[in-house]
Amino acid sequence: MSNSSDGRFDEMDIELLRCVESDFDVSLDTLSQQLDLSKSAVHYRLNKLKDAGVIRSVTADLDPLAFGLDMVALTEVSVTHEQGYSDTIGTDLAGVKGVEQVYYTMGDVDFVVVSRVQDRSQMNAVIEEMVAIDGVNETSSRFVMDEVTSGTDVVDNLPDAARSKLVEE
Amino acid sequence: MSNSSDGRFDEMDIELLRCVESDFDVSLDTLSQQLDLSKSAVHYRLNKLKDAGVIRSVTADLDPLAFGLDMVALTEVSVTHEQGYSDTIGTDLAGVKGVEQVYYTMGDVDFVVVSRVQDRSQMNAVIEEMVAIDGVNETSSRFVMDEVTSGTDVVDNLPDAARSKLVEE
DNA sequence: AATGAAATCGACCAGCA
DNA sequence: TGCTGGTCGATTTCATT
Repeated sequence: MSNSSDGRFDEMDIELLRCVESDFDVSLDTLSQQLDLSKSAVHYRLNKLKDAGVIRSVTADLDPLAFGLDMVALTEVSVTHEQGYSDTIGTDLAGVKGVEQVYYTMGDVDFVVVSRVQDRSQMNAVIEEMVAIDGVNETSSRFVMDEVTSGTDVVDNLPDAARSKLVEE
Repeated sequence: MSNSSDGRFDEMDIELLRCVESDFDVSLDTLSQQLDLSKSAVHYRLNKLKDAGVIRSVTADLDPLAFGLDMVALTEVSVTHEQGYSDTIGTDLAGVKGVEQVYYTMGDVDFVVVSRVQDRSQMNAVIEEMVAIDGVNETSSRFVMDEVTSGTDVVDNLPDAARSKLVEE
């Protein structure tokens, strides 16, 4: 319904998206100056990109450290291989408070879970809750010493080959 | 300078943050109605939270699928254990276009890298670029079949214990 | 820390290339 | 379809409590 890998953009769209992806708190004036486009045109394009689902939402980026969430762990979760379970286990894992992201992978280990909490006791609680999920077999966790979040910014992070595939010539 | 794990919030702050974290595209009217607070007060609190660095930025959430970025991989990277290198290797890995996130962990494997691209050839390019980084020893990649992003939303995702530590009684 | 009034900015409409 | 210009309503700012 919203998927569109073949949705084409022009250079202006890409530039606009790059701007608002890193900071939506700029005024239309600023954008129209940077892009050499009228305010109305910028507004028009933004609305189109929202309607198309390219811009999913506008959100406040909160600093986890401001909440004391400075402990991150990666947990590898293997499950008992009974068909159909995997789908629900994934959402169950994601439903655990403190779990940030769940990757379902091919390989020996079935899930990789990223969780972020304040201290060890909370981390223990998270892991215990994961183990308690029906179908979860074994878990193995590693603490994250440091993380480099290069890019939640999709546009800035596009490989060159990807970028050229998107812009109409 | 901006870190503050002991910065305290009240219930109103938490509620406000929960709202704007999931959607900043709401009007002040809506917020002030939901929170039973005057528009100006909402605005005042938002500014305070921005200045305090709790709200790091306001950004447009783009859908990677709209750019054809539907291939995700987790790559475990082990490095030659020479002191000091690790820091720069992390940022080098994060600098590779297509790499979304880098976790530096304790354990046999030193880094876990999340990358997102359009197709296999781009994935190959990403991995080759990682291998070429000075100090990188070995890599092992797994494709992600599915991902459940439960919470980039920090507030919604707080463990109960974490929440009670933040709100002043 | 919260309020209300004044200046500023963004959203929408009708028309045009 | 993509853009322009102008109007109205909303938001930001500031002086005041």
